[in-house]
Amino acid sequence: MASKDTRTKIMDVAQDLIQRRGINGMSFQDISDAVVIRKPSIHHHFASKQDLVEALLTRYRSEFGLLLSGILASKAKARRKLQRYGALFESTLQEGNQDKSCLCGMLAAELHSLGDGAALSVKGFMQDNLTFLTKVLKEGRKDGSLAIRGSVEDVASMVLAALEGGLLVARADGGPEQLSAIIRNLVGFLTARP
Amino acid sequence: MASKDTRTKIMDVAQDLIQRRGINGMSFQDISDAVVIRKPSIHHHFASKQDLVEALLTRYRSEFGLLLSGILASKAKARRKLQRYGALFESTLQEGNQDKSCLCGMLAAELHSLGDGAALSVKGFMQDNLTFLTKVLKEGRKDGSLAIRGSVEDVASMVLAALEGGLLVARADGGPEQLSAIIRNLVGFLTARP
DNA sequence: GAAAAGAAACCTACCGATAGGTAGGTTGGT
DNA sequence: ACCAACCTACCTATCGGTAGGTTTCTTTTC
Repeated sequence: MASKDTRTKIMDVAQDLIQRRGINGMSFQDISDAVVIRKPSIHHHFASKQDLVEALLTRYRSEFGLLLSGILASKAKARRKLQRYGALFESTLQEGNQDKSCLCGMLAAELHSLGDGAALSVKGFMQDNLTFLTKVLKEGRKDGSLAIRGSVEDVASMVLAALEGGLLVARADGGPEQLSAIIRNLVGFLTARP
Repeated sequence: MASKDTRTKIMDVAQDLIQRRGINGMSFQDISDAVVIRKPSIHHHFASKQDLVEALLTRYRSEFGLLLSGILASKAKARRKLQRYGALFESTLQEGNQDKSCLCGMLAAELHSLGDGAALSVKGFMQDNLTFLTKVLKEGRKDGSLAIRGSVEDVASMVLAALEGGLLVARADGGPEQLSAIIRNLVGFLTARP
């Protein structure tokens, strides 16, 4: 129990650090300082850094998947679902010091430093999002709330890219407000005109 | 002369490494291996890693700025200019092993590991791009080749985000073809309908 | 025009700090 | 008695960076 708590604390701190600084900008020492535990004790919970990162990715994908399922299951129109999806990214950037990015966006940048398992998981996260977006866009075409031209899959890629990139750009330049503007515009362009 | 060559080699290798692995994934040892020079000799050309990164950013922004000016100066319609702009990002990903991202996109992710000068330069790069895009979008609204609703600045942010994010997503998932699809769609959505 | 002086470019040898990780012992609850 | 959780002590590799010497090419000076 206390063990599980510590394990969770380690994961929480590690995820926070990666979302801010990236994998190579986070060390076991940073974690141990924040959790108030000795550095080698981390190895009791995670054999290696790779293991920790993979555990992080598994949890992140699982939690994110639940959020996506929740949005999909709602009775709102597709356009509203798209907005709620965008709000997930907005809330990430609004946390704390407003310098957090998507865990998988961060790891996608540092893909080279990842083991095969973690790299596959990052790729899987992207595909999870594309699958979700494809469903929402198809829904929107059906319920008339969205106007999609061309391949639904390609538009899904564009939306995901704009959101992941939006986090990057907003973090470096215009802050949360810029990200909000990006999402507003994105939804605007996809909205069916009366 | 031989000195200038070495200095340029160091910069070329360092930029390549950062675009693939990020700042924290690149070391002076990596550079010295690739340039075939001893590690401390790098310090003869660049006093510190920060200095090297800042020199890289200055050169990158300058070169990129020339490309943008070239596109702006052309007589093509704005829609075509937008396509040529997108092609800049495509060509980055198509180089070598198809795992290179935008230098400033990479550094934006690792903003935490940057000194003040470098961080400002990354932010400046984003603003350079937004300024360019704003001009092109306004042109497009005038010459009738593009259809922009709402704030031109916000649409510019969206385009930049989609391209920077497109590099990230495509690198992790669908490769150069995915990035091309993203750009195709982006331009498509911004294209004025007859 | 040759010799001396200077500076740029690069070298070997090394530094302290930190990285991830290991070995093996102590503690405390079941 | 056991086992998970955590500790101290320590390991090797690598990080960015420094000190100081050697080579080589250019510039100055007689």
